[in-house]
Amino acid sequence: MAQQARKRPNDVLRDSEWTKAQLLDAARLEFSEKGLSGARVNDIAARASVNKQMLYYYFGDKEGLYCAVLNHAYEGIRARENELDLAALAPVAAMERFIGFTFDYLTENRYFVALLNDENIHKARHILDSEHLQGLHERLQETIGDILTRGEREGVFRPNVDPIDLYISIASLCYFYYSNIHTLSAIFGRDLSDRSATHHRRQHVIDFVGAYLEK
Amino acid sequence: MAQQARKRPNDVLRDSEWTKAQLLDAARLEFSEKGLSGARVNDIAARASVNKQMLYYYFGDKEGLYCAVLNHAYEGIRARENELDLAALAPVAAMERFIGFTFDYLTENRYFVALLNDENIHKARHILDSEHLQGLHERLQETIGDILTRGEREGVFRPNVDPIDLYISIASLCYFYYSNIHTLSAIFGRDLSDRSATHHRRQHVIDFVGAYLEK
Amino acid sequence: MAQQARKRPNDVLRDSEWTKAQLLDAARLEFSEKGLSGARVNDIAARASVNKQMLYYYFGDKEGLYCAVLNHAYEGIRARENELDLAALAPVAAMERFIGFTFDYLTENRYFVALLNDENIHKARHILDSEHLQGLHERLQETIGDILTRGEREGVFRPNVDPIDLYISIASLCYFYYSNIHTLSAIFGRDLSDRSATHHRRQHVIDFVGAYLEK
Amino acid sequence: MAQQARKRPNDVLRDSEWTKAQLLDAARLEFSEKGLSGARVNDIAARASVNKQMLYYYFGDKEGLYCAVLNHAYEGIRARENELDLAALAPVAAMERFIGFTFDYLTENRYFVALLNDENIHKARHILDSEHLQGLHERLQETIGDILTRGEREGVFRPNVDPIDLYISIASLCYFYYSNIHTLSAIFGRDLSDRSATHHRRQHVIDFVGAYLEK
DNA sequence: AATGAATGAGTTTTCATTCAT
DNA sequence: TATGAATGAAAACTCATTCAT
Repeated sequence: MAQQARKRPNDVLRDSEWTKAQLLDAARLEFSEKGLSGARVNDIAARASVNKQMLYYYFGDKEGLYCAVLNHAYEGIRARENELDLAALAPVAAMERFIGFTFDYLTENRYFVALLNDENIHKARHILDSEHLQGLHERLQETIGDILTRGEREGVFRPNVDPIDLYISIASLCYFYYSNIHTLSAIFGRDLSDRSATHHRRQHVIDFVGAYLEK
Repeated sequence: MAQQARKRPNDVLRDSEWTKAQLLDAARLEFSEKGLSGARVNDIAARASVNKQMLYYYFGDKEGLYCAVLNHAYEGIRARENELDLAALAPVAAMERFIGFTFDYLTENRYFVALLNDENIHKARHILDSEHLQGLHERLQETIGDILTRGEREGVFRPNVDPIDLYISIASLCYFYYSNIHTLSAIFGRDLSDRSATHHRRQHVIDFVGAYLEK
Repeated sequence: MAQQARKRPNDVLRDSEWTKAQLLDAARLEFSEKGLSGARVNDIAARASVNKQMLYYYFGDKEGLYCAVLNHAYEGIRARENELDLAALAPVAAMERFIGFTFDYLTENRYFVALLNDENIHKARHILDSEHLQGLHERLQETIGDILTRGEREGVFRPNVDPIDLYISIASLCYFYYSNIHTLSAIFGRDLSDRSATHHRRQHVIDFVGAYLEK
Repeated sequence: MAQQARKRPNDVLRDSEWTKAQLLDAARLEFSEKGLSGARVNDIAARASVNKQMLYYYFGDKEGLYCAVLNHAYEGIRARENELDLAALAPVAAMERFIGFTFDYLTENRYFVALLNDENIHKARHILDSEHLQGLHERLQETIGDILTRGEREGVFRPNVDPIDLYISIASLCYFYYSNIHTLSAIFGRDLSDRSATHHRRQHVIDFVGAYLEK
């Protein structure tokens, strides 16, 4: 994720892999800062310390690179989610960990929010027909569904909660805060980015979802 | 909101107002579909059936037009909110009406979501320092604060809810659904745009917020 | 045909017409010298003393300009043909005038040969479906058919000559000499471009066709 | 001429010859389809199933390869001509065989026409100073001259026909049909490529030349 | 207040060629 | 002899903006 060393290593990665990784990394930043149409391939190549042509060689064109970045981003968050081992926790704890993770991931990976924002402007044109992505998210549904079922069985969660409804609500509460953080800060005249504000928000979201589930 | 009549009115004296309105209207669509950098001034002028130069005459440049569109959009939703007359309703009913309105407004004005999405990519650069907008939103805070206070006093709402926290949560639950509707539809393999899906979501949001407040 | 005056006149042509004419003229030269893929839009614009963007504004893209040039070229030769007034001449004289004109036109408009050469490399992709062009050539067929019919009736031409067969043969004998003049000059070690060589060729073609028709 | 076997032969020692042949073959196709400037070295290498760098190794650069292809092409047709053994035939039969061969060779080797077309756009720059080519064509002149002399002596051909004049006319009548087959088909609205059309043309050319010689 | 033509800097993309191994 | 990666110059095309009327 972090910017690699400037000079390519002669050992660890074969050069082409290094080049591709550099480009993906640079593109992720550029696209998240400026969106697809605002991004400049020149700038991506410069950020990646790579010849511009390599971008076309490996990714076809600007949009091809954009697609690759999006897929990579989704894989990143879902992979981290899968490491949470929620099945091993009691329902309430599992849910709290899931919500906390979701919030924290966005806190630390603000680019992800910006990327999805932009992709939605393009009506998700660049991830449509990605069976790969749908596969990733089936697993997500199962994970949440499993927590809900266990919670319901144990009497700690309300019954009949649809996992997708719930996921969208959790994502809403976490994601919107960051996706709209600049306009919200502007209209309310407060800086919502600082540590105390985000910490406050994190707790609010956990309480908010908890209230619904425990009802 | 709707596309204005194609031919300019006979009331010739108001030509300039007509031209400006045409441009704002066309720009709102164009910017919401393609974002600031994706939008084309040629296309805006064409959509407005107006000479391109008029855009520069009335709005200075592309970004000036973009600012005007944003302000216009915020004024639109806040003006409609102010017509709800929430102070006249009991707290629970007032809250439900507010949530319902928020959801419905976005359902009917999807462009607003796209516009804010894009403006957040630009870090709200175009609405910063707009005292006018901050003024609009102080009134919003008061409205919500008033409902909360009354609800708390009457024992139907939990105490000590911060109006801004709550507003952000309500907005999250309504807005995110639309802002991310395309990626959500893609990753879950369902069309979230159809009537039954949005209707279902609307109720879910009302329940979700209700559970928190009533707790 | 000839390069227009460098500065655009304020009177004769409206500016846009002047600009388009300049571009067509410059493009005709450039395309005939270098072919479609060898031509450079920069060079065309420079030759036309016109801003490069005008090319895109008026002709869409490089290929659009190429199509326009081709149509213009065909119109040019066919228009000149139609001025020959062949119907007023006796068959043998008419045929001689037609052959002489064809040869002379190519002598003076070598670009036309190069242009068609190149278009044939592209399998005539840029003039396909041009009903306009087919219309132009129906008239050509009629003109030749009329001469042949009259000649046959008067007993000076052999019977049953197909006008298209004959036209292709005449065109072959005139056109090939110019289309392949460089390779022919190279392999035979003679310069076929000089006046005496072309004059000699002109007579040869007239004799050649005459021998066939009179047979 | 025909596409070589896809896999290189086991006779490993001749790898370099195989590679060169593959490249020449692929280049011939590519250049005849797209011309020198339209051809892509990437595509040639891909068609040849050979590493792009080999092209530079064996032929210097794109133009070097183009020159090699042209020379190869001329050698091909002249070699086949020399196998005709025209000296053994009576003048009229020899001439018919020569014309028939010329037409048929182009029918079967359309690439040759396209190649010369393109080379003429470049003003034969790539075959100039090729003494080798001039040598090849001196023999051609002698062959035709010999047939004419014999025919004249036997009283079956008109006297004083210049072999180069005649050769150019024969080549014209055969070559132009193919070189311009696409534009001719387009402007006359007929497909001149089909078997019956080419067969008809072949006979027309033989008659046409015959009428001139026998006169 | 309005129009059509023009501009120039910038943007994506292409392509022949070379490098390093 | 052969390969995959890399390069840099140049190409087509775009676009916000301004000019002249």
